[in-house]
Amino acid sequence: MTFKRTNPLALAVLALLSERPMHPYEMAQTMRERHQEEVIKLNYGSLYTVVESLTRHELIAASAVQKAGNRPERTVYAVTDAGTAELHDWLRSLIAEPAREYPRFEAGISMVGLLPPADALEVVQRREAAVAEQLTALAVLLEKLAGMGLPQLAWIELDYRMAMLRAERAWLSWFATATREGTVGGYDTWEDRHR
Amino acid sequence: MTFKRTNPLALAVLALLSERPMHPYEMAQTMRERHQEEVIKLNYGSLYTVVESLTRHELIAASAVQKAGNRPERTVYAVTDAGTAELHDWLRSLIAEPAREYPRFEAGISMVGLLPPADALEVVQRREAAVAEQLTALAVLLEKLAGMGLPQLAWIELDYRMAMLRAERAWLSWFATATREGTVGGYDTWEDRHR
DNA sequence: ACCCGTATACTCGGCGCCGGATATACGGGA
DNA sequence: TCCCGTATATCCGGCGCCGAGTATACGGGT
Repeated sequence: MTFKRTNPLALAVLALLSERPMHPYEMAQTMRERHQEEVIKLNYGSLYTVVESLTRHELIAASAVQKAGNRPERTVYAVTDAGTAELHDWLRSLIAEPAREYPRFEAGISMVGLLPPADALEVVQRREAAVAEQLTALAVLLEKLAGMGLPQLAWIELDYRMAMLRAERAWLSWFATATREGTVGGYDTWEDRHR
Repeated sequence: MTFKRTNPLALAVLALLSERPMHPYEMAQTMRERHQEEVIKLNYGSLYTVVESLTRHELIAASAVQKAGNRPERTVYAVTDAGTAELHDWLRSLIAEPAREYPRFEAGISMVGLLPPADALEVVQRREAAVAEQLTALAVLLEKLAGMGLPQLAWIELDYRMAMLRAERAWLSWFATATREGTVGGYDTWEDRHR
């Protein structure tokens, strides 16, 4: 069986190990420090599952079993050549090929007609506020990172997210207005349904 | 245990059953016909799991077991009052509260520095083309739906997706240019790393 | 009358993911 | 010296999800 590129955590593991050999717990620490866990979901249970899967597929390999003091043994892993190839190929396809991801909000907004217009307006406005908050938080963070002298390339994913959040805020703002003023197509039947 | 709002397919089931009682296979058919499966991932295996889970939590209930001809028995389900409440509450929170969803592309682009700039440019441009294609396909679909006399509210999620895709295309276009011209912050060290 | 492709309706085994549990070591305060 | 909170490092049981499999019925062609 060929390796299935499901859990992006495996991508992070390959990337970390291509810097230097590490044991799983250290990978988690490093991801935390670098705020990578904001981009890739980190979960200790999954981490060990993923490491085992990568080992089975010979994309990484246990390189040593250390025993410092009387601590639990730690298995240090290193990336293999096949692993490096997998990392680069996976990365290319992640970037080049958009994937259907079924965002929750799309599911929600597609059924917004089930809520009375007044309720819909309220929840949409709540989201708008939440998104605006995320945007200011992101702006502050970017300011800080740039101030620390980190190059843009080091936080390019935040730049992307910022662009997406701005677009979402704009759309939400439009939809809220259209709902408030009753100009969204189909408003009349929508209102009629909820009396 | 209280019901866990994990699989959005459960949301679709509640929504469908709040129209009229159905058996699982019919839910799937209906979702297909309405192109709901483009917004909510549909999988037969998951469908039956989800229906069973909803039943356990008494959000839906088996209302009849039909037997037409010698076909396999079909269990028809109906939504309960608790189910209707759950549907509306879930819907509100889906819309009002943005959720971290870890999009694959963010993971990919965050590691773009691992690829040589030339390769990065190539894959980003491939994505740009793919996104552009999706946009034209969506535009055609919207035209068609509007032509059929469907109100905007019936395809509001496509409107949203269109806005998001446009923003993504714009960002990709910017990033491609910045990479091509070497104006993205940190470009020099990026290039140096790959010789 | 027979065949077979498609539609109908559900079932099941496996696997990946999750989150809480486990076990030891270290360090600082009373 | 004792205690306990935190850090280190991994393990494991359960459950939800997936997709391929199963079994019957219908209907059109020859």
